[in-house]
Amino acid sequence: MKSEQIRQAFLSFFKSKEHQIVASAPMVIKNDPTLMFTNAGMNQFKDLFLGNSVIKYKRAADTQKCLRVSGKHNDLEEVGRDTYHHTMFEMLGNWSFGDYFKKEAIEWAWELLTEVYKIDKDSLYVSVFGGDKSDGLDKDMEAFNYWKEIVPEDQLLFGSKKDNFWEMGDTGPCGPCSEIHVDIRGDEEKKKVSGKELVNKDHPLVIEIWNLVFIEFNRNSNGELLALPAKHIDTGLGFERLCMVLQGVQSNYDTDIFQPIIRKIASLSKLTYGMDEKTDIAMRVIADHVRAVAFAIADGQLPSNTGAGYVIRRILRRAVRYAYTFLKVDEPFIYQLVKTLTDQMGDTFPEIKSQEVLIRKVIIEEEQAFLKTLEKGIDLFDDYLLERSTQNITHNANSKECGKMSEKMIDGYFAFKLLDTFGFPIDLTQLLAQEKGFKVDLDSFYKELQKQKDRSRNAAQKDTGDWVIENDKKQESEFIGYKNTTAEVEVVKYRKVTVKKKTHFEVVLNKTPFYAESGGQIGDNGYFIIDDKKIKVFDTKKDNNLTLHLSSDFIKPENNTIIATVNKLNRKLTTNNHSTTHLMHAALREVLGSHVEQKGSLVDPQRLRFDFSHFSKVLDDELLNIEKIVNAKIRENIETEVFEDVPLDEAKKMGAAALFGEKYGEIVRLIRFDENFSTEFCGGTHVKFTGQIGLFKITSEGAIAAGIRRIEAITGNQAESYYREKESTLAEISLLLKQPNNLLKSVQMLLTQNSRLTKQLDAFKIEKLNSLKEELTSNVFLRNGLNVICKRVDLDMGAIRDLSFALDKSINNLVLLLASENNGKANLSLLISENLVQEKGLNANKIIREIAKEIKGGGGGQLNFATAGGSFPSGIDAAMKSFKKYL
RNA sequence: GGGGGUAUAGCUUAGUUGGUAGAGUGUUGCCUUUGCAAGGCAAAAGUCAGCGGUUCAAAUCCGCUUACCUCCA
Repeated sequence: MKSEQIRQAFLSFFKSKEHQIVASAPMVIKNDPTLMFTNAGMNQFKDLFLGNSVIKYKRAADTQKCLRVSGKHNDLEEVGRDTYHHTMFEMLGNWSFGDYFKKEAIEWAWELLTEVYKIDKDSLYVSVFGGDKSDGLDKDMEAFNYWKEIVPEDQLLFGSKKDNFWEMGDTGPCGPCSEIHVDIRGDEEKKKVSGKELVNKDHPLVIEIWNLVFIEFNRNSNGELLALPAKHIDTGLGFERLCMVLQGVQSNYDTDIFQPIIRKIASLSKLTYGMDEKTDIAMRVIADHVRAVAFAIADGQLPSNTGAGYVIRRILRRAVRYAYTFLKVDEPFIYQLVKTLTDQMGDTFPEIKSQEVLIRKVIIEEEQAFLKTLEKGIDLFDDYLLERSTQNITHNANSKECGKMSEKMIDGYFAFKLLDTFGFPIDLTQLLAQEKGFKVDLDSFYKELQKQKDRSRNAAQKDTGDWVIENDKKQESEFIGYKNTTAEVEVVKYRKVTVKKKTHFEVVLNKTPFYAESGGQIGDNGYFIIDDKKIKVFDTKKDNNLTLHLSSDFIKPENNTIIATVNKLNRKLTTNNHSTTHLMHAALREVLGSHVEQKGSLVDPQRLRFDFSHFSKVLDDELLNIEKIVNAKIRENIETEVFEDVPLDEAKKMGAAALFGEKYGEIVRLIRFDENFSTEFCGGTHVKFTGQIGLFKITSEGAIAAGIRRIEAITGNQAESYYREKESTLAEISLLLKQPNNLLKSVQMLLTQNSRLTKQLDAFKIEKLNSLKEELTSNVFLRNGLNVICKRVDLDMGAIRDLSFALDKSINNLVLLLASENNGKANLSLLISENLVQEKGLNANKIIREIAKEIKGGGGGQLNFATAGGSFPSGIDAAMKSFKKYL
């Protein structure tokens, strides 16, 4: 069975059991502060389990792209070493939201595996939750009894809380689960040891493939379990592992999902897969990682140096490092795998096909950058060893008992520094060390790493209180802000949150005029009126479909109703900028081409920022053109058409382009400005007529990553004042130049004149310095065989220094004291020819300190050249007089 | 969000306890060569990221800002 058929069979099976087939959500998560990436199939249904959203269908099934690289589930370091861990994988899942429960979930899972996929019943094992005393939970006999009906009892086993009780996080929905494991060892192996004994023992051929979770509890912040009003089913069937089983191979990487990529890697590196353990691991790592990175980029997450983008960068770098170390590839080549990937998966996941060029470009750029870092790190490492060896030589000279052990040990602190500062991974440091016969002191390395982790954790500490429920009827707050900016509303719940000793409240309302940050548009601010008290709302955010109003304070209202009012001016400016973003997006596609895709946007009251895919600088005349089009559309005063509740399919027919990396529900909202110009999916707020925007001006254009450009622009009043400022600057310049007829020509003349004068001035300066030099030379007087100059000059300290060293070259046996006055302060500078310092023991440093007393100051320097400064310029003559005493 | 690091000539970079900012490469000019490749000599090229402080004196020490790199969350 081919992988595509396997995927399809799963979806068809559950469709026949009346499940709604839904699309995979993006891997990169927005609107959930607790999670960066989709790490399980259930993520996109989280708000259904939490009760934050209304349930639209009771049964669903899907295949979900997942990424496990950070947080609680982190498989990154395991990838490649074995044959079944991945960063990115597909999770097939079926779901029940308060509908069927354990019985059906168990029976269908068994039916699919044994009758559709025809897996040998004898090689399957099932684990059931074995109870936990601390939570007061008994064995899951309900599940056990259902399983007993269809599976021989000696293939059933009870598991611990760790393996068989699933929790979403520290708090939230949870419940017991049953895992289905499969034993794909050969018959001989099976005879020796029963598969049952190898379940959950990290055996590569006795593996979990399907986890059936029976969600029936909610864990609160005290750690208590409360029964949920509705029970849910949440299952996850690992697609890659399933393919391995059904294709009769013993490694996920031997399935038709990975083989084409591995073959490509082998041909590019001129090595063969399966010949050597180390190169095999490297090829698996690269094959896995290129998938993860390509899909992340397609979902709109570019590699960067913070947050989710940083995780993506790290994955890619891990691949580069394995290629560099084990495949001996020292130039970019991973980008060449993208084509293989898109050829193979482009049909199921169109997003990677349509963004192929961008993905390649981003990857090659990252590869180049990291190869440079690697080179630098290796240099540093070599320097360190060099230093170590010279230190050891001197050490040994002093003490012959210097231990050999410590000689061959690399300081863990240095290894940490390499990682921390230059991104040099520890295993690579170890590898380099090994080559030179050294070992890395891992204990002290991990100690340093732990210190850093503690620091970060303390800084990120957030103390979230339990919700105070005021009104349990409704959780999902309706947004009424398209029409209203103020409303009387009911409080649903609120809680107190403390971050870094600062406290604020998060308030959920039954309906709200406040727009929560999403789609690039920032959250509204404003205020609440609670029992005649005004309380500031400083931001509005989304958290799993809940709208959180962040307020500086909160008091429980008498009758549970409050008045919520949005800051109208800010909202209006933001709205103008948001509508303009749509106009600009359309104009960009018109001017640059349809390859322009939105990669991010930020809309606030001050400006709009728009990132999009495009592969070269946007030329000045193109920018001008875009400005012209947008301004024309503004002046057309187009009436905005808003289509609420449009079914997704119909929306696409209407010509609206969906953004990859955004999750849309079945019903969407469309915003249209002129049906032949701009139609976009959008939940944001928009103007009624484009004329309201007034004026549009691009303020900057630049690159933010390979293949991604950013344009920033302003509108309305901001744009007006921009032009006004330019105008007044011009007027002032014109005034300064006495209102010439041709301003440009006057400035050009000024510039040529200026450069001519500067050249002349330079010449004069040199001349002056030369004549000063001559004058000083003629002022030399002989005293005790010394050529002495003692003179007051009108120069700054830098010039005096240059002059002194110039004279030093032309006059022998020179003792030169120069004095000057700058900004009311006295300065002295003394130069003595090097030979005099040697032969006569003269000391400029000593002398200058003495004579500086006359100008009420101090000084110092070297033996041959010293300077002094003081606050008493009138003492200069006295200083010069006192100087002569030292000769 | 919290650490660590880097910023010096067009490019790559050295710069010791604070004391005259240097090299390689590229550029320009001259020389050598029939010509090319190349070689020799010379010159130009620096707001030492920005701002502030300490000091007689700051590329160097301290503080802040910006940009980039990097680790942790």
